[in-house]
Amino acid sequence: MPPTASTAACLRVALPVPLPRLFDYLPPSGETPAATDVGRRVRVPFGQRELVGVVVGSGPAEVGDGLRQALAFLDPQPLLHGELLDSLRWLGRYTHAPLGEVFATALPSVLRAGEPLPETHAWAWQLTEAGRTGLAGLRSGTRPQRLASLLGDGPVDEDRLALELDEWREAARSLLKRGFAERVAVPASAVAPAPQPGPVPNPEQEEAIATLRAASGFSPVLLEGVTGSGKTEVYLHAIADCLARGRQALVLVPEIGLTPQTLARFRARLGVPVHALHSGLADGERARVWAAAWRGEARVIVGTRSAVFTPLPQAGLIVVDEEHDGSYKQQDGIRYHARDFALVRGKALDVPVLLGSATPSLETLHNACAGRYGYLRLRRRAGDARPPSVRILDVRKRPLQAGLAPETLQMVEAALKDGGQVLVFKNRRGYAPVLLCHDCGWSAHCPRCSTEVQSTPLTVHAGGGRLVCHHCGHRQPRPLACPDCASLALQPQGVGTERLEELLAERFAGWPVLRIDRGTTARREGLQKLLAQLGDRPGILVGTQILAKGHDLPNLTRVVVVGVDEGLFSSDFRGGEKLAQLLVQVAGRAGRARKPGEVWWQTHHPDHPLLHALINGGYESFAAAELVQREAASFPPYAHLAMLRAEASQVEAASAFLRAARHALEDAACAGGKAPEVELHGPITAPMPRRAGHYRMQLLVSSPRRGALHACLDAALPGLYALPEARRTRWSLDVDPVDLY
DNA sequence: AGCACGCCGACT
DNA sequence: GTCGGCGTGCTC
Repeated sequence: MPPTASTAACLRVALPVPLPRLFDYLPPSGETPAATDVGRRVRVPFGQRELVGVVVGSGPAEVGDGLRQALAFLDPQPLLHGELLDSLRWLGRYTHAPLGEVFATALPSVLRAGEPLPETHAWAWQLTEAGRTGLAGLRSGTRPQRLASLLGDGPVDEDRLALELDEWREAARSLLKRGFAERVAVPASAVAPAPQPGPVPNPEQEEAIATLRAASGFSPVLLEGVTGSGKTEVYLHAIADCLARGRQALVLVPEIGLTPQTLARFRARLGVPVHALHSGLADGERARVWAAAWRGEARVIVGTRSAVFTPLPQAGLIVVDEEHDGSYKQQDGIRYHARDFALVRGKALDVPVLLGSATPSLETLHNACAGRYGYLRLRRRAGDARPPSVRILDVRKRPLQAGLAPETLQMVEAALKDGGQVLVFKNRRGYAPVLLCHDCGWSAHCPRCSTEVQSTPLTVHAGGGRLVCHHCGHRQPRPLACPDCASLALQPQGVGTERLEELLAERFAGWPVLRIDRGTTARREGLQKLLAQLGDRPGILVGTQILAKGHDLPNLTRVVVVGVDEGLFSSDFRGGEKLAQLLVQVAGRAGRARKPGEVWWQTHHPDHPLLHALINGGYESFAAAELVQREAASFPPYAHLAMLRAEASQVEAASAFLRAARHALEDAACAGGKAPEVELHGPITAPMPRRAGHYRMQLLVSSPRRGALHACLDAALPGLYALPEARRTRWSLDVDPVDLY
């Protein structure tokens, strides 16, 4: 039956607003709603402003009178369709987030703002007529001449030029100025560097490659391989196979794993352009890569967390490198987990998903052991590299200098004299984590993150001259005298990377000491440059997390972990897992070449079971023990969690909201008269009760059955938006929280 | 989230 | 006398 005036057909639109519903609009003038509109962006009036939304359906209007008209379609055909649209709908249901916000998170900002899907072409250089004739006149051996001869056989794209010739841009500019060469647009897919052969895979790698080659359709596979065992080689073969079948490959890497070296290696080996997607990219560039993937032109996309939203019309493979890495979980807005969403997409796309790690998350390990995932292992290090030996150094009763035992300092000295490099690892930035008054006990705390009951200390920075809060960024000059008793006996307590650097630089004056943390290397390239400067010369690296992975340091022979104890007694249920992963990853830095590596863990708890499990049985043995504990305590992967958080300038506002939420969730859990399968813990004050001036509370929802948890959330959540208490608090739901903070 | 409307304090 | 504080309400 054709639509009549009384039941005017309208567009159902998802808008980027935190409201749990869709909005109906009359179609733009001259348009009739059709099923084929689903996935097209529309510009619509919304209150006093205009928004860009995505059509998710059409039908008779549910709102009687106040229906407004959409202004215009922004896409000639659906931008979101097929598998990606289905998967994003799933993500909306799973995270219990408004669909419009999910779309806004998935789309590059340029597209979110309503710009048309950008043109996608690569740039190439070619000789002009003048260049062809003038070629002979160029002085041979110079860069412009070498570039000109490269271009002799026709246009060459910029990716390939970067591989073939250092400083090619300068040479190109010089040719351009003389009118010898010009820059031309070519289709991205036309660009094809010649693939280079890699090393011959060892038998373990060969077996993994063969297994993946045999996989068809959706098959999740855990590739567990110690550092240096050549996981990347396996990825490269799997991607090459995928390309040979004419399919696209998506590779996810952690934030700090996407180095120019990684990209260069992929580019050199695969023989197709490799598109990078990361936070350092300009908005326009990000949108272009997205568009190239959307059109099927981009064949290999390597990117960080948000690259999981790349459209893959001809998908063949998804790789998640370092799948255990915490940076895959988005911690604000739509709190998705890129690894988990990659699995959902892999299933919908019916392609293999390869999860790689030296230290798999317990969730993934659990799934692999239960037979739900394929399980491939690489136990041997490439070449003749030996695994590092690990030693526990009991520092009880030892005189410590900047947290370092005398034995440690001797070891550092010996390693340096032996021509090796040493990594001193401490997961604490700054000079000292606390500034204490020795006379009255006062200590500096953050005015915006402390309460009467709980104080958050300020970290001493800049050689001891400044105080910084690591939670909210608050900074102030270090006081000269104690504000409470006016004493001048203010002492930095504890050890951070700056203090370690100070001590080591003084003690080992003849050797370079490089501090590497978020303070010294703001930019991605900064780290590369620093490490390049050091080269293979003997020296000391002092650093945090950043140094735990990536970056081959062939001459690194010794690793000292200074702050083991801080991780041993974490209140978070994932604390042990994170520490074990960190210790194994950091140890992996040592001894990657011929020289054997040695790792020292300084601790006051030399008998701690976690350390012994790691030393005696490796990560595998630790994981087995930890899984037993998780099961006993009903924590993931044996239970499913959702965390409801509330933040407000008044404690009472946050607490009132969560009490009301608890009632709503209790009602939802008991609906149907069955025994509730959902447990509620809280509301309680968050482990960090105040942050940046806001009081924080939380309510944990858990269930042994995922279905029961989601049914309860589904039933209760719409009501939470409507709660009067919701107005005076900022609240959020985090399904599968990675930590309970 | 934004944006408007609405009712109470220190300022050109 | 106004500018502006943020409480409350609404967005097809």
